[in-house]
Amino acid sequence: MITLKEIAEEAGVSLMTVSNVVNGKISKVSREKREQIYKIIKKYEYIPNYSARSLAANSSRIIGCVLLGNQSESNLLMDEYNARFAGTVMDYVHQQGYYFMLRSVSGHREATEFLRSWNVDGAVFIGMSYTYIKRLLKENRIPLIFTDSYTEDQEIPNIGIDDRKGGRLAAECLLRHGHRSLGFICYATKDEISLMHQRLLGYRETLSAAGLILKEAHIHRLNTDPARGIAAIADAHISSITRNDVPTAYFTTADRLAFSLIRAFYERGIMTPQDISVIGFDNLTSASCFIPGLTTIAQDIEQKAKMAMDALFRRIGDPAAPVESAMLDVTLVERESTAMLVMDR
Amino acid sequence: MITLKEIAEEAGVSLMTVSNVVNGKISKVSREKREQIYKIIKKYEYIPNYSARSLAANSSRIIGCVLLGNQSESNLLMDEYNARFAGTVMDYVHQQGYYFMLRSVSGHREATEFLRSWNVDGAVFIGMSYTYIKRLLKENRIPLIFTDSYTEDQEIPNIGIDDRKGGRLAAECLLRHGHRSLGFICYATKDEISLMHQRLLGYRETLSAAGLILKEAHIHRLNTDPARGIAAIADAHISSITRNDVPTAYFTTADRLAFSLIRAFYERGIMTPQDISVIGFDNLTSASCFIPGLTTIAQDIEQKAKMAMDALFRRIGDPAAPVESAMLDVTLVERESTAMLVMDR
DNA sequence: TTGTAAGCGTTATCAA
DNA sequence: TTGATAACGCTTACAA
Repeated sequence: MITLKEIAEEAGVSLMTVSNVVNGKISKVSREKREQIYKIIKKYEYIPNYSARSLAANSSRIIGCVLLGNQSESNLLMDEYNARFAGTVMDYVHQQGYYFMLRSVSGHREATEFLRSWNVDGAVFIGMSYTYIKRLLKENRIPLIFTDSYTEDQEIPNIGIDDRKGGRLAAECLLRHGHRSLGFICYATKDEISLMHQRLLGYRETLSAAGLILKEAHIHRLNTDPARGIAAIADAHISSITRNDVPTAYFTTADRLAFSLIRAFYERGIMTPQDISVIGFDNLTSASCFIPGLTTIAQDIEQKAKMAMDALFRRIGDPAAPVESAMLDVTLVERESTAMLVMDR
Repeated sequence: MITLKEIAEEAGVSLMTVSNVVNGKISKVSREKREQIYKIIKKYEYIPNYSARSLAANSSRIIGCVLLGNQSESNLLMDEYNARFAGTVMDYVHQQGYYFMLRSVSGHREATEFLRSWNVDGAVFIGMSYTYIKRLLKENRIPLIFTDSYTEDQEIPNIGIDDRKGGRLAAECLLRHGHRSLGFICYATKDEISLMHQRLLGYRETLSAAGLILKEAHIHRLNTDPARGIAAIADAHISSITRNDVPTAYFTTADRLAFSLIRAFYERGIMTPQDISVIGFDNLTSASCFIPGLTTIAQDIEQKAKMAMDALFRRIGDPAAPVESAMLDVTLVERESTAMLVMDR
């Protein structure tokens, strides 16, 4: 493990000359010394010590990617959304010559501790709540960027999507297909203002505008075990079917919920889309190969990650750069899981 | 950003006393000084600088997770296998009080550079080829653990699964269902010895034992664009159907290929399992909610990751510990995508 | 263009 | 039990 000092000795130059060569500051070194040093570097396969650099330069070239985990949940990367987002960030970071640390935390203290102990140069967050964000911004003086967070505060750098429009598009699609009794399924969240609420808001307001109301009994918030929750919904659906007070279509705020729901119905003899229509959210890779193809609200996860990183690196490059936020569009992708309502009961 | 030195000054003790308190070496510090120092640490929310520690102690507490990427491919975490493996490793590492760096590389040089520049304490690799592994072990003196690598060399620490048995189980299942003309679909690999070959080997030898041969024309190795490759296979299948020389069942070495294949057949009017049987590999989360439920060779990704980390940390804890390898079992999970062959043509 | 010196925040070592 | 001192490998700032 050769060091700058040793290279300097072998080359008969000062350590700084070598340092400049290593860091590509060629304007500061004469051609001949440069070439000579290159040779020695090559010969010994010199690799810089980044801890030392981080310490001396007060910049680590590490980008942190922080996921908020509800402790109970294990393996946040099991979620395709998180995995694709993190994977895109990793590639981006790496391409910029930075390093990528991934971390799941259960709160803002843990996140701050992580960022500070490694002297991280910037960080991107997935799914932080407003209170955490405020604290994180107060506790850290480095560029931070948040995603999918809802706040009233304009000063918070956030890259999100138009969740409300997503809810609207879903409702419009179902209304267009003649459905009048609709259901809504989402993961439970603790936050008052969250993307789930926005989606619900858009969904509900579109129904209202059509003179329909979304019944409280048709709104399901899934807690600990989504699979069990979905099964319960399907069971309840069946047992209510005779009462004629049952949705003919469901909007779920995640494709995975939609897959489970369609499957649960299938196992109970209810076919999608003949008997029930289902819309998902995200447009995951499997949405198109699922049978039936899943109608869903599509968002561009990779683009979101890239935009977040663009904004982050702009601020890393220029700390005086303004705080940036963006709201990306969502679109309806109609496949086969939604169909015209047939009145045959 | 308070430092040990500043805390020492405020407490009127030496820097080393504070350091010992921070590192829990309480046997070296008197109770009263300890308590006093704790207070100051709390008051200023002291957070250790890990770059400095890494430099001084020559141990970074970083664990690297290295993915081999075929440069062209982007976002390796899109693959559920990689994501789940990496996610499990992340949780494990974190639980041990270590930090997690994730990195995709295109070769051993890049990997070594990464490991050395951060002075990584240990690393786990996904999908390295034999030649890379040999070089990595030569170039790095830290504990490394490989997964799913095939080598003749016993000295290589590898955690894998019984891929050959996987192939055998798939073949047996299809034979049991009366199929006599079988197909095989996998991703192309450059390596001579790889898990794909093992699966093919187990598959083929089981057919041979039953007096059947796996025709070369029925073996498909997918290159750049799997989706397109799958479509081509389905098209070819259809156009060969009249010649009566077409598989009645396919074994694909990845669930995602199986999903695509089933979908491609579906779009062409060929139904699974009525017209064709399909077996996948991995037992991804969506295998059970797909319609039809996917018959597949199941492996325990999380367990594999945990075993790899157990072995890694044993060697980090004791560098003299022996090199460990393991081969985990696989099982057949029969769902709905395989059925008895019906002779109606 | 090159070199010198100080310092980044920590740990290891040894002496008190 | 405590403390002084020398590293660790590098960058910044400045002098030559």
